[in-house]
Amino acid sequence: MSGSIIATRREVADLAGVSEATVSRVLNGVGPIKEETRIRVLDAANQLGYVPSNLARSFARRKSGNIGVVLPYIPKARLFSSYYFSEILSGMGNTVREQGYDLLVLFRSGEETPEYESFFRMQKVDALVVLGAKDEPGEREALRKLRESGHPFIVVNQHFDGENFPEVDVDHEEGSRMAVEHLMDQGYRSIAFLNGPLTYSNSLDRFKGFEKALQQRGLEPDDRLLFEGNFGRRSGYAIGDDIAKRIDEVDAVFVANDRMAVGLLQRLRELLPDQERFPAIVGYDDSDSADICVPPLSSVRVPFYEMGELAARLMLTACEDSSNGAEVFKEHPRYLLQAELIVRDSSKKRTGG
Amino acid sequence: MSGSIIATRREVADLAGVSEATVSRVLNGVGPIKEETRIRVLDAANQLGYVPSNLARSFARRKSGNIGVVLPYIPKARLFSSYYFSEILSGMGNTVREQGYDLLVLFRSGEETPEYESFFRMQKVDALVVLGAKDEPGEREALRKLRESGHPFIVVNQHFDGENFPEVDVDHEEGSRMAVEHLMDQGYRSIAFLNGPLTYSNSLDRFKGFEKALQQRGLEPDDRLLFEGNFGRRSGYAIGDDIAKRIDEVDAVFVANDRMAVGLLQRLRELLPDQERFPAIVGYDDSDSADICVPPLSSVRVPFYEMGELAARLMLTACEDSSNGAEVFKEHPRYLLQAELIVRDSSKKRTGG
DNA sequence: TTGTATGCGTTATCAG
DNA sequence: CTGATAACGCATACAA
Repeated sequence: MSGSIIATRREVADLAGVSEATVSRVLNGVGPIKEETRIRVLDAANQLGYVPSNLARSFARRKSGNIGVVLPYIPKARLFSSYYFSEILSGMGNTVREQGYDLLVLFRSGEETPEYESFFRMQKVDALVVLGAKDEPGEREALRKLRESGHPFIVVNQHFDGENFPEVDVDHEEGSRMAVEHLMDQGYRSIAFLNGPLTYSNSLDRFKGFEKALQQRGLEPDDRLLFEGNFGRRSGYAIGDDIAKRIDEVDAVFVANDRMAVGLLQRLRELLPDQERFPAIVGYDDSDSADICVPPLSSVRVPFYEMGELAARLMLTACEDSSNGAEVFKEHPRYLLQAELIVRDSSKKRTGG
Repeated sequence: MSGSIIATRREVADLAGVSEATVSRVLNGVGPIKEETRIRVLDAANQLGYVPSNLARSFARRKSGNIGVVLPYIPKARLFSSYYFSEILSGMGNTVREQGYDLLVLFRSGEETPEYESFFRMQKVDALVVLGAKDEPGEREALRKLRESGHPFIVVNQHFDGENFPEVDVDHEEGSRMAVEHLMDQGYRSIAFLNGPLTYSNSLDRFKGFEKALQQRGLEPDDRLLFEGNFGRRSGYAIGDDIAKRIDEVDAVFVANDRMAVGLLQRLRELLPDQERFPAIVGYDDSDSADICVPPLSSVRVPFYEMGELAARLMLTACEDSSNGAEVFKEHPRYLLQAELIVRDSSKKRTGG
């Protein structure tokens, strides 16, 4: 009945026989309130179907109540690893909702050089989570400015060396080391590495892990077995040609993400029907495709969902500290989560002599 | 230099030698303004690095500037078809950004019965896009209330029979019909159907298309060849057992989404190493996994990205019509996009005699 | 414990 | 074309 008519706070106050300020206090649970009036106000509000305007509240408090999420610009939407973002967004969404915050998603446009502070100036967000950033001059500069502005923000899954930005990252070096060590445990020695673009710190981390694993056994990376793709399946497919050429020197391949690994696998299967020569493969991300493909792909699982949770939680606490949000990060600017190796058939020891 | 200090509109006005009202006019491009003062104001604003508060503006205009996106509650994040949401979100995001709007993502909580109107009452959003809705009493009720409230909203990829909700949907009946017709063109006659839960209108549509294709050739669905999964890969895998049992009666299987198709494929490969018996398969969604799996999976491509674009565009125009936003939908409540069949090896005619 | 009064940063109305 | 000025709906310091 009364649900559809819009109720004002004035009406609630009148019906409850109190002032608007008291209504406000009750609804926000601040200040000491006599239980009786509290109930009276609540009743009135309920009866009138009163819903406070979040917008007005935000305005008065000068807090948007939003956590911003910056997503990278993706010309062809299909290109990006949707798994990655879905998981992180889910983690963030579930976390912020518990605290009454919302997620405002901000798609980068392709052209413009990144600029983050205005999201705060416009008061669209109280904190910012930056996803899919690359190590490029414009990005570093934008993030530096953002940090100087003192607003709470965090970079996810990307490390900017020497900047000390607040970051939630994964120990990709260790993840990679484990992967390669596993390959060596299986008896493989000539291990090729198909990496991603070096604008992602991930890629460098993975290389370090790769190198470390080799060195632990007294080996060194062989430049001729190092390849670089762009994380897309097609690039893995294309590099399959190169690897096939050197197949005599290659025991196994460690690939920086599953999508490239899948492409590589496809191409190698076309080129090397001879099972005996087929190299072992370990991918990265443990995405859905890992156990879809044939043979099932060993892969390094990355806790994307948990990264989202953590990033969100950090930003929330930064928002609560009404003081300087950035304070929180002064001590522990970098949070590191652990990856985990999932072993499947693609990297098992060859049975034949 | 001056970038970091927060500039107020007052200062801009002073520097430009005009009133605050004029600053506002210039920045909003409203009313007639002498070109000279316009430039003077713009200069001043630029020089001071003044950024108007979107929050205050929204408050004054009583428009949040946000398009809300309701996402379904997913207990285990990994379960949901991330491809689906990523594409739709990308489509929406790119569209709304062009108009200066933002996307506010609203994760459903598992418990609560859905309630949408309060997002408007709280003035968090100006329009709402509902994703992943199921045909359940609570959902219908919530959407009915929302419509009665007169706020602009749209349901994506789900049809509520008899309600006339504004919807952006795909012609899944035709998509399915094409898929099954294709199978028959290839010479298959005993076609099993692995469908999804019937709480999704999609599933019903697909069944209709399945039935229609058969009837065009004078056939009728065989109840014993109808199966239902939950869209997850595991359910496809499990139903592989059932289908293998009746493999003598099954030529081909039409599967309601790729993930189940992939699961089915895996299980059948385990159970039926005998290539001769292996049924043809057509999946649905044309997700990445379709051409990863072995054999590459024929599938019905669904224009998710375009659905997001369209839904967003509709909501934007509804928001612009400052009158009653819902007016827009009075005439064309349902928008239907077309699916497309992508043929790959999994459904090709058997070469053997 | 509660009421009063003021401010939040814009937009928009109404004179001039 | 431009300048005052009143909302906008709520939070909060200050009074009572």
